[in-house]
Amino acid sequence: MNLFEELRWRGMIQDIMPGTEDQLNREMTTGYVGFDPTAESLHIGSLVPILLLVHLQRAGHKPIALIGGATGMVGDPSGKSEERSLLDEATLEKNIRGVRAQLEKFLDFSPEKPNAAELVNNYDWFKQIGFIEFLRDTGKHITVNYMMAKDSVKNRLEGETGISYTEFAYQLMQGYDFYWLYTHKNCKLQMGGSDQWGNMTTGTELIRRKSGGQAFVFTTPLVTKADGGKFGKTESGNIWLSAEKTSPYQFYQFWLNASDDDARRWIQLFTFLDQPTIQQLEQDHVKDPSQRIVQKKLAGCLTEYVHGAEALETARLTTDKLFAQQTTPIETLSRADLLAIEGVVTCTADRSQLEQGIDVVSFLALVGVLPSKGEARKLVQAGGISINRRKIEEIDFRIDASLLLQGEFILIQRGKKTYYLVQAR
RNA sequence: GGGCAAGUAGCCAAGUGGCCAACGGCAACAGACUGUAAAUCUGUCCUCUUCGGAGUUCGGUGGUUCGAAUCCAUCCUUGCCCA
Repeated sequence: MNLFEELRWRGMIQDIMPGTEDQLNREMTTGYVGFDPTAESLHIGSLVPILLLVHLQRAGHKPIALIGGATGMVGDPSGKSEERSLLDEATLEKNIRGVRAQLEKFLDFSPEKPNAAELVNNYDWFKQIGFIEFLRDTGKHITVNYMMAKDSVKNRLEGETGISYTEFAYQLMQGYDFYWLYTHKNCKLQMGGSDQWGNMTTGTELIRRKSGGQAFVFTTPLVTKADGGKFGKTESGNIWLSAEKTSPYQFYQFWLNASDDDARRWIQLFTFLDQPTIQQLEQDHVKDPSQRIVQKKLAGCLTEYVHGAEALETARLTTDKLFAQQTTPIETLSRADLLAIEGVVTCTADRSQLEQGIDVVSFLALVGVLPSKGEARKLVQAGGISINRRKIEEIDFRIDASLLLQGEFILIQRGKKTYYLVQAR
């Protein structure tokens, strides 16, 4: 199976410029994907572009990951209904370092390989270009008419927020990136999410007009959820690739919680499992859906890929403790077990207060599980709070020292999946 | 600089003197049902609350009025048109 057949069945191709496949079949081709340093970590939305580079490299081509140090200072209007706020330089600097470190984990940079990956920062070439120079050498080649026809621009022109000149010019910068990589690195391919199509074709246009060369692009569909919700978001926010921002346990849980429909599509998209293996998994899944075989495989593969085998092991153990053994008495968990539970918010409570006893509502607010007594009361009334795995039914339930596990902890559940471990001090 | 239009809760969006903490939708949170799914149904959804209420909101400020998201003045922001 060649690269495109592979990407096609995985559902990674949305639009493709004619001739792209021929180019990749003809010779070792250098291709790039751009990453915006909008945060100090990438989140799982960037996983697909990363995987594109990995697939490219596996197929023997040369991947370049571009960090938008310069473009990040301007802001891409694509998919945004409002003007973006600009990042200050210190933040940007920090973000670039974080993103760089993450990308290095996924690609093979070994210099002895002919198709070793490369990492570039577009600030390195933009910093020496003056405004006048840019207008004369680049702006001259692209008409405003052409730029305005792009959906990202058109939507904003027709909308009521308008678009600043800065964001309007963004596509020229991205186009110039491609041109620069084309001339300096012989890079003939750009990949990205489907929202980038307009920006990407500005690049091929610029290459054609400025140097008469031909370059290619293709895009991947945006990752969606079957229920129409945003991909990669949970109640606690984005799912990040960095273990500091999203613990491996939470990361594992995110994939494990995928709906059947999503899991099926995502396992093709995000793992390297081959077609027969995935078909087999799906068949097994249908036999006994409650085992959630596809979800487990998906979560397992990805957690291992992103965080490593050890972190996966821990995440699985935690999952077992919190979910699989729901029926085993909480008292059997050891002190070490409780402390090892990962992805659980820990907080402390005053021991003397516990010895006196306190009502649940005040306790929840005091300890910080909920921001106020009013909210605590509402949730308890709605049946959303369990303590030591026992659902609290009475609003005036009293918390005292007798509830302490191992003499020092109380395990609180908010809803089904959010855990808090309160330690008495 | 001139003319016109708009600014309401996380988002979209109704409301044009009291019945307004403000219709409705989306998102979100919790419950039931389940498989830690999906779909469906129910509750919550400005803040605090001893659940009786209390307090602060409708771009900002000042005013009219017993009473304003609603009327007036002024300023700010945005869009469109003209110069």
